Amino acid sequence: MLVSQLFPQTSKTAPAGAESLNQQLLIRAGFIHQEMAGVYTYLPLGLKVLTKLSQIIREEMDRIGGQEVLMPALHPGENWKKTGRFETFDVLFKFKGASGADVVLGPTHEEIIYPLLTEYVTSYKDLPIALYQIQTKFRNELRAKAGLLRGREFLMKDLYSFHASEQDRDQYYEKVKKSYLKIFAQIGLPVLVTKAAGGTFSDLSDEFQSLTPSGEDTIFVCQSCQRAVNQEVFDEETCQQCGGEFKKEKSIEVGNIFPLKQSYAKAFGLYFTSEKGEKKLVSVGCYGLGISRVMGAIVEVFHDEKGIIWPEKVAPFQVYIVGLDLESKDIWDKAENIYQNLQAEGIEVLFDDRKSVSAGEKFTDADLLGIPYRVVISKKSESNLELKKRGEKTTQLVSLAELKSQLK
RNA sequence: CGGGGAUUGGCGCAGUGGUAGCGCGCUCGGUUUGGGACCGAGAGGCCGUGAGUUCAAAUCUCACAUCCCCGACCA
Repeated sequence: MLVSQLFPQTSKTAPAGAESLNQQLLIRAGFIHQEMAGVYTYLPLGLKVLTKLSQIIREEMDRIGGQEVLMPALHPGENWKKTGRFETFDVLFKFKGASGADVVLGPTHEEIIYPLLTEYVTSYKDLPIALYQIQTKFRNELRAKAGLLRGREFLMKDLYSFHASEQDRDQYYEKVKKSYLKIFAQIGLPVLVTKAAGGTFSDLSDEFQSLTPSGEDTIFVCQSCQRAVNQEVFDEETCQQCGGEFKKEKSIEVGNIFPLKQSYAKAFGLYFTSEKGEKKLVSVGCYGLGISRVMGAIVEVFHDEKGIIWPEKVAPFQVYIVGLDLESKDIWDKAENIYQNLQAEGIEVLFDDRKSVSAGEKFTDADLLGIPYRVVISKKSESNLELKKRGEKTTQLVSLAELKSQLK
């Protein structure tokens, strides 16, 4: 992609009111645009990040036997009345459909997936089943805030698993927990599995918390074994597991998994016939991961005073070519050639081909966008390339072949 | 939902009663090019919305809307 053609341009200033870091940097760098409180457009760079995050998650969900579906955002209010959450789920968007019936914008999908499963699950032979989706969720938060960290419309992966026994569900639950850790390791965002309350879903849950001062959750982290407990259920003098000391930390919840109560299965009549011919309730787990929130959390955790520092796996591009002295045909040809050459290798490259823009502005934009590798091509670099990693200070002179091997 | 703040060209801001200005960005011309260059010439605003006070309102009053912050709430 040529920077001269990339939509939109970067900005020196963030809009008034954009105070949180992820919001400021993502807006200034042109990843997102705010439409209203808690609602954003994802611009080309931002969508690339979301897509990469989604793909990492999708592959891992497939690996643990998840099958991808796409459920509706519009839900019959009727279903929400069956679970009682039409009244108790306080951030529910509700309105009337054309027939005058209550309609809900989905904040989560138990009310859709349970009735769906009742139509197909009748026998223990039909179980287990794991279905997931990557979809836009709606929650009418009383106070949307902190950029992508708490929105009213946001992208989320939700997985639901259905089992013939609680034991089977619990085994799968542990499997998902490990799978989540793999996902965050791939993304490059450190997280702590944290004991927490289950809200309207269950009695207990595990949260995946990423430590950052701008987080809105408070958790206690054991300083010797890293076991973490959310403040809402914290009740220990010293760590139950190792006796270590706890430290109070601020964090962002980027994922949350729940063994679901049986009340949902009862509400929708999700039964199956066991091997012994008994009618039994299906055991269910639900597993959420806030994709757009992860994007915000990454910016909160990985940035410096100049801009974002994307982990390589989720960066919108891998290489940012700063072309200087481009009015010289030799330099232009060289830069263009390297740009094409890297792209032919499947490497994602942003080429700053702007001729009327100063060197300083190109460096500043490169830092703001946070692309992992910056390559400078100019008269000064002669036959070599200047390579610098975002977030590091040292620059090295390399050949094209050396650059390629570093990128592999 | 309680409390506080904000709303003026695309963006950031100044402007306390006499019909609007600065910086950035943008356009044109020229000089520049290793950390957001410079000179010159331009374009661009029903001052959030509605009512009121006044000869006169961006400015004073009231209402509303929207955004942000703190708190409460929170899969």
